[in-house]
Amino acid sequence: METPEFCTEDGNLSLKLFVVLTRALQSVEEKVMQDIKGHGLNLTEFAVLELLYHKGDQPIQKIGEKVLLASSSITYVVDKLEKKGYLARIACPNDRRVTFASITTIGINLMDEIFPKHKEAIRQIMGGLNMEEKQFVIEELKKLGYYAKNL
Amino acid sequence: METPEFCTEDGNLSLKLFVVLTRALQSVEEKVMQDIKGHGLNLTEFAVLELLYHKGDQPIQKIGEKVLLASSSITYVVDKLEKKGYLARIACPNDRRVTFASITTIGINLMDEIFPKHKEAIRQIMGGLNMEEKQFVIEELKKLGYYAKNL
DNA sequence: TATAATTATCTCGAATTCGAGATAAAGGAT
DNA sequence: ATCCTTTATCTCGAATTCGAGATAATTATA
Repeated sequence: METPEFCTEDGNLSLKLFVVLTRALQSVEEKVMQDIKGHGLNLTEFAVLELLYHKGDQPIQKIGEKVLLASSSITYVVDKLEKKGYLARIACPNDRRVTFASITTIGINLMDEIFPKHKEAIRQIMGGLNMEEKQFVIEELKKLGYYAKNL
Repeated sequence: METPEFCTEDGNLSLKLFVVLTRALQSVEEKVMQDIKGHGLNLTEFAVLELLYHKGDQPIQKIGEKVLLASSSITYVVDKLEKKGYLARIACPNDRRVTFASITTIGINLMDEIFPKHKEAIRQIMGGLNMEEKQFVIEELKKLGYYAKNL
């Protein structure tokens, strides 16, 4: 099975893309984490709290689907946010298998305070590209991710 | 401190870029991991072994710098690769603080077999973009990552 | 030379994630 | 009504990563 020349080129380019993609996210994520850690949360906790803040109460399982975590991991994260007082578990009256996670007033107050800062922090972290470039990269990454996911 | 309108736009775009970047890498990484897991390694182990395979023996600390892992994590990964017989620790004769990690013949044989397959797998995973697009995204991600890292 | 600062590696415990399996409730089919 | 399948959550143990601190060797400084 011979590999044509253009495939080798494409292979090298793809390899490079994988490395660059990994490195770029690593750099970005580190800065984002610094921002969030300063508010006593980690990236996962923030993602869950942000989901409840913007989308309202969610069955625990739905959270897992949205933030791409296994159900066992969600239990862990929700436990931690509950202990910190930022969310509460609320039993579903219709379906007793289901537990809703619901952001508390304290949680809302926290997000009211930190979300605008978070958004601004990300805007600065992403400062390496102008708006047009961001728009373009977003489209390209969507294509890339969509294709890879459905392989 | 008022935030001008265009900054809000930029903020939303940046937020979206962060989400899309994260999702794209997640999709890609999952497929890459599937490929590598099939050969009895995980992503980190593969990265370390690949470094030694292509760049030769490395002081253990250098490995950490290259693959972006803490020294304690490197100890763990090197331990595992050593147990599997793919690398050996070799004391540095000049500086007795230093230990080199060196890929064994068995490790080389493994990489000879799986690296071409790995490269082809990544080429397929990255099939959502053509070569021109890949080249462009690489440049943009480099800018993005470089800027973020040096904030 | 003796001391201090630096460097490389390792040990240990905590945090985070996952997968497998347990439990319990709902829904569907006979 | 009973049994089977599906669904939602949780428990548990393993894997992986990190940070703090230990150890030991090297280098710089007084």
